[in-house]
Amino acid sequence: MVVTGHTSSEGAPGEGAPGQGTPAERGPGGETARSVSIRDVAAAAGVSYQTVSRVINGHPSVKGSTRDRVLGTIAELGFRPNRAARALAGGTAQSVTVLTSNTTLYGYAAVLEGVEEAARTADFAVGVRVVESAEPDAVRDAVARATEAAGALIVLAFDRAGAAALAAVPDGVHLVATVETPVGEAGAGRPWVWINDREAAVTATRYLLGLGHRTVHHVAIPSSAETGQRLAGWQSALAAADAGIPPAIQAGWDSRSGYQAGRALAADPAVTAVLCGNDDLALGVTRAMIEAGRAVPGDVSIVGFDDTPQSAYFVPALTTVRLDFTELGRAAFALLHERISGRPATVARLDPELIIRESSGPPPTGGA
Amino acid sequence: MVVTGHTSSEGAPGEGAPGQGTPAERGPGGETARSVSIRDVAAAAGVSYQTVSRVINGHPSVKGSTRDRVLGTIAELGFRPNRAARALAGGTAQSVTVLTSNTTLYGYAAVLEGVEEAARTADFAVGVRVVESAEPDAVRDAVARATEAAGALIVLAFDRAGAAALAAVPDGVHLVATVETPVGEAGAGRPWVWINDREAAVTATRYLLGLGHRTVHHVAIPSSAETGQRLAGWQSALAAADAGIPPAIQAGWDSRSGYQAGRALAADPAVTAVLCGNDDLALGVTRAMIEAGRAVPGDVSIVGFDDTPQSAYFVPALTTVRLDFTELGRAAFALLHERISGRPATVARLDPELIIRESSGPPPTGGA
DNA sequence: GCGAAAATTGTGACCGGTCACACGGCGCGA
DNA sequence: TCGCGCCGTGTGACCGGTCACAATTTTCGC
Repeated sequence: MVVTGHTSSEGAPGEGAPGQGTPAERGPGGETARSVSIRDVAAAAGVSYQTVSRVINGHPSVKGSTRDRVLGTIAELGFRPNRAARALAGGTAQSVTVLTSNTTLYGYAAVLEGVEEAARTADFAVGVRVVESAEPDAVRDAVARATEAAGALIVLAFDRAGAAALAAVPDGVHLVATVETPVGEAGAGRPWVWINDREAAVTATRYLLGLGHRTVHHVAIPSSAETGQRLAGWQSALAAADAGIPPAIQAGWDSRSGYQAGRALAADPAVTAVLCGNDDLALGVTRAMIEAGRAVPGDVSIVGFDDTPQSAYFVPALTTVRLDFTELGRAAFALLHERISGRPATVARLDPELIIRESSGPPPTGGA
Repeated sequence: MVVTGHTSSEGAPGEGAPGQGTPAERGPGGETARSVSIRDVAAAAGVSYQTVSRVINGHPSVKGSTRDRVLGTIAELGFRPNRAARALAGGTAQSVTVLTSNTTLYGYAAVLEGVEEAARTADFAVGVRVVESAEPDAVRDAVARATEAAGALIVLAFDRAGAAALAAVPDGVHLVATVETPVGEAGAGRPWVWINDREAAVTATRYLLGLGHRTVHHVAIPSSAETGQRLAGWQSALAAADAGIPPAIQAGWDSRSGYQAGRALAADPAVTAVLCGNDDLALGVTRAMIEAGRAVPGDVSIVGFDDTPQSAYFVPALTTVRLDFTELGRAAFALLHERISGRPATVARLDPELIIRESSGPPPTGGA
C-alpha cells in the first residue's frame, strides 16, 4: 500500500552493464559511458564525420553503399544524435515549450495534447513549463526558463497567469499564443490562435432563452481579463433579448467551486437556467441543485462549456458547448511552425457547437 | 465562431522591433537578431567570458563590484543563457522528458503534473513525448526522440505502449519508470516507483463483500501485462473470500467504454456490485445502470478507482479508491534526481485510501 | 584517351557555453 | 625584502553537431 521509490539492486542486469560496442572510455569506477558521437561512427565506418552527418540527415548526395555502411555502424554502435549539439550548431532548436498555468484541467490538457501531436509529426520536441501565478516573480522566472529551454514558445493565455506570461515574453522569441480574445492587451502585436468563446456563449444563452427561460444565470470561470469572453457573450445575448442580467457568480475552475455557486443559486427560486463556464462547474452546480431538491432539467436547466469526454455520461447528461481544444493546440503549433520554417500552414477553421443533451429544457410551467 | 490562425499585421508593435541593445547584427531585411552570448556580455562589461560564466553560475570567487557590473550588463543586454550550449558543454542536461501513451487521462495527467512540479523546483526543464502505440516502430521512434532530447527519462509504463517503451530504452540513459507492478519484465533491472494498485483493489473488493454482496464484478482498464494489478487484486480478494469469480469485462479507459460494459452488466440481475478500473469507467457504468432502471446504490453498488476531482460531485457521488498520482510523479522525479545528482532523496510513502461516498451500499434485500 | 562537369567526400571554422589550467597582484610570515 | 599561497581573472581546448567550401573521385561527351 505504498508508493515506493526503489533502486533495483546495484549491478542489476541492464544497469550500467557494459554496452556491446560503446567506444568511449569508462572511468575505472564504472561510470556511465560517454555517448557515441558522429566522429566515433565516422572512425568506425572509415568515413569523415561530415559524411555521417549527411547520412543521418538524409542528404541525397551520399553513395548508396557508403550510406548503408554508415547506417550499419550507427546501429551497431547505438549512436543517437545529440539534440543539444544539433540545436547549438544548426541554430534551429526544433522544439517548442508550452507555457501554461495548468496541465490537468480539460481545456489546457487538451491543447497540450494537440500541440504535442502536431509537434511530434513535425519532429519537434515539446516541453512544458507551468507558471504558478500571475505574480511578477513567478512569471519572470517561468518565461526566463521557458525561453532558455527552447527555440519557440506556445503560451496558453486563457487566464491571468498565462496572460501575464505572454506579456512578459521578450521580443525575438518565436511565439504563438492561445488567447481568450485577440484584442486583449496581452496579445497585442503577437500571433495568436483562438476559439470564439464569446459567440459560443451567445449561442448557448440564446438557446436557453429560446426554450422560454426569462433569463439565464452565469457561473463564471476565471479569465485573463476583467470580464471573460464567455461572460461577455452571455451578457450581450441577454441584453440583445432584453432579458434581465443577473449578477454573474465568479467561481474557479473545479466542481467544488461550481457546487458552492450552485448552492447559492439553488436558494433562489427565480433561477431556472444556468450557463456554466465549464463542464466541471456545471457538474458541481447540477449536484447542488439536485441536493436542494430542484430537478434538472425539470426545475432548472444547466448548460456547460467545453464538452469534456465525461459530460455525455453525467446524470443527467450535460448540454454543453463543444470546443475543440485539441484542434486549437494543433493550430497553434501549425502557426508556430509556419513562422519558424517560413512554410505556410493551413489552419483549420472550426466552430463551437452546441450539444443538446438532457440537462436543459423548458422552464417549469408553474415557475418563475 | 472560428479558430483563427492569425498573424497580427506585419510590423506590428512588439514584433521584430529593434531591441534597445541587442548587439548582434540584423540582416538588412529585418531578420531576427542572433541572441546575446556571454561573449557579447563580456565585451560590453569589459571582462572575460569566463567571468560572465562565473557570475551566471553564482561562482563565489568573483569580486562584488565585478559581479554587479556584469549583472547590470546582463540585464541591459537581455542576455539569456542558452540551454543547449550549456547542456552540450557541461554534460548535464538538467532536463527530463516524460514518455507516456497519453497526457489527458486523469492518472497520466496527474503524474505529469507531479513531475513538472518537482522538476521545476529542481530547475529542470521537462519535456513530453507520447508513444502512440505499442508497435515496435512507434516505440522505437518515441524512445529515440525522447532520449536525444534530454538527459533523463521518466517512463509511464502503466499500459502496453508505456511498458514497451520502457523495455526499449537503451542502457546508459538516466531513467525512472512508474509501473503497475515492479515484478513485470518491463521493469526488470530498472529503477521504478509505483502505487500498490493490487492492494487497493483488494481493499475495495473486500469492502463490497463486507457490505453483503455475494460477489463483485469488475470492469477492467487496459493494463501493461496480461492481467492488470487491479484485476489481480480483485480476483485474489474474491478467492480469499470464497466468492465466485465472474469473468472480468475488459474495457478501455473512457466513460463510453464503461457505458458499454455497464449495459452488459445491467442485463444480468445477479450483478449487485461492480468495481471499475477507474472513475471514468465507473461513470459510464453508473449511467448505463440508471438507464436500465437499476438504482445506484439501491440495486447496484459501484466503486471506482483514482478519485478524480469530479467524482465527489457525480450523482450519486462515487465511492472510489484515492490514488495520489501527483505524488507519484513527484516521487519519480525525486528518484531520478537522486540518481543523476547522487544526492539522496526521500520518497514519500503514501497509501491508497478508500473513499466511501454514495454509490455503494448493501445489496438489495430481496435481490440475489 | 582527355578534359570538364557532376557526384562524392573531406576539412576547417563555428554555435555558446563549460572545464582545466595559467597568470598577475596582493597579504603575510620568515 | 623575498617567497609563498590565495584571490580574482583570463586563455585555450572542447562538447557534438552544422555550415561553407575545398578536394577528390566518377561519369561522360567527343
